[in-house]
Amino acid sequence: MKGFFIYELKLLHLQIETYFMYEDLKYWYLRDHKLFRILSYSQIKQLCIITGFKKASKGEIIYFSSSDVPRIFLLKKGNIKIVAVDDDGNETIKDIIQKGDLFGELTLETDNKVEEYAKVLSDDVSICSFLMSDFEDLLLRNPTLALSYTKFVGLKMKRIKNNYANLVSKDAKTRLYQFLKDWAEQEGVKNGNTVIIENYLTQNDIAQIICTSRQTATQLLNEMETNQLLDYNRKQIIIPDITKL
Amino acid sequence: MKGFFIYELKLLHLQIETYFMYEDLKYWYLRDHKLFRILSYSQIKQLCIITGFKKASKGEIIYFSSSDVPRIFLLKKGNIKIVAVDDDGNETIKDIIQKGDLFGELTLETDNKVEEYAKVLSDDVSICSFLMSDFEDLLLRNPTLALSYTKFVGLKMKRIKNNYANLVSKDAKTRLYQFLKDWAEQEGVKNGNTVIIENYLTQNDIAQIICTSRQTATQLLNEMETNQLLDYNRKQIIIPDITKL
DNA sequence: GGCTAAGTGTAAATTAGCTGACATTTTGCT
DNA sequence: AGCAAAATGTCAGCTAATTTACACTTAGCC
Repeated sequence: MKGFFIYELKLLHLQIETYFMYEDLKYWYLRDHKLFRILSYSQIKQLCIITGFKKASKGEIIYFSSSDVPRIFLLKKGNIKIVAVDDDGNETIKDIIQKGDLFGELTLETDNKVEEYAKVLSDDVSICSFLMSDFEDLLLRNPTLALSYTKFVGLKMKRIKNNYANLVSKDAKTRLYQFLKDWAEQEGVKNGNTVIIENYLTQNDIAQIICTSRQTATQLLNEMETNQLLDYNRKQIIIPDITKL
Repeated sequence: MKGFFIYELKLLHLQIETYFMYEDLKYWYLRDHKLFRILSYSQIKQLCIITGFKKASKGEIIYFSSSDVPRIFLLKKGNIKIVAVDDDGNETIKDIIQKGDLFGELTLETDNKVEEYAKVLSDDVSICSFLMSDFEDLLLRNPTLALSYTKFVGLKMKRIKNNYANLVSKDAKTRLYQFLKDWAEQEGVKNGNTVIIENYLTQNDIAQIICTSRQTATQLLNEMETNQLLDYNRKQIIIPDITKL
């Protein structure tokens, strides 16, 4: 009942935002991303780069297919996963996008051969998007932003390389531990050594992220639970002592 | 004997280059990289971005450690591999750098925690380098270059992601086939469907690249040889019909 | 030319982790 | 409340690939 009340409040809040300060909202939504902090209000507004704003709720699938004009997206709220379907029909989790992350064709190259979609994991998400071409113009006019953006893309690359290295040299257990540590680091609420993570992933999702089968992930998670390293349920994950992972 | 003669000639050639047109050489070495084509002679010269030029021969190990000022490198000639040593002392091949490739801290972020070195694979290599800070300045002054560079980094990322996907979903055999196809594509000399690749890698190198054990790689290569898909030796790899891979 | 080290060939034992095949639990929905 | 679907738990059998272990071959060097 309490949850429902809050939901109503949020809705109300959104309506106010939408109807009374939509222009400003656009602005702030980009503005509070670290990449765009160096830009002035007028720069963002003037360039008019926000051309889309979308809300969606849990389980929804969002296609950002290549048939459309190429876009870059910014996840303002919630969590989504990017899933790729390969030729054999296998689904792979390409990425987990969290609040504040940019996603889409970050390389600024349109490539239409990959079949990808996004699936909403949290209760609801809001996404804003802008045209890749507009963004390119903006980068051309703001070398500092271009440099930041390059570093940003580079950081993403470094993360991927890191995962890659883990995948090669470490076993499933180590990968799970590493994943949990990373997750805790990024989103966990710390209280001393105890960390609580809001769990919007299924065990299957986790399995896919650390590149193992669902069964193996389940086994490992249960093993951790019996060793009291973890308290897992569908809503949250409690790690009593993060240093023990 | 013929090889030696050519080597002498090359040396002579280098000396001429070095003593009579070193400034121009610097220029051209960067100039003929696709990234830098948009820049004028004066831009490259004026910015004075080449601050290093180095030659090395087979087997040599080049450290580009973080103790030094951060640099970006351009491999002008030959092939090298980038090897990372992790905490457990395991060596992993991070990258194979081919003629014309940029390498080093492409993300423009100095990160000193990783222990990496480069090992020369081909008979000899020449490498030029410039300071990361100079490069950043250049990017700031040339938004078009910055954009190209971002796309370039993005492309690298995409390749890595692709490898990652292969590693996850395909078995060692498929990965080897894919690797050979890629290699042939990049460096092979085609003659109809026959491709000849100059082989500067050991089977151990190949194994590491496709993330398997040396023994498995050997077995697979021999299997391919008995199936007449391949003719492997230490100097070159002949693929009689690339379409059959 | 002969020695050493690096690279290659081969095979058996072992194993991590996948597959498939279920039972059980939880969630969302009408 | 009751049902279907999704998520989780568990286990036996199987398989690809690693490990270990050793023989052989080639390349580089004094």
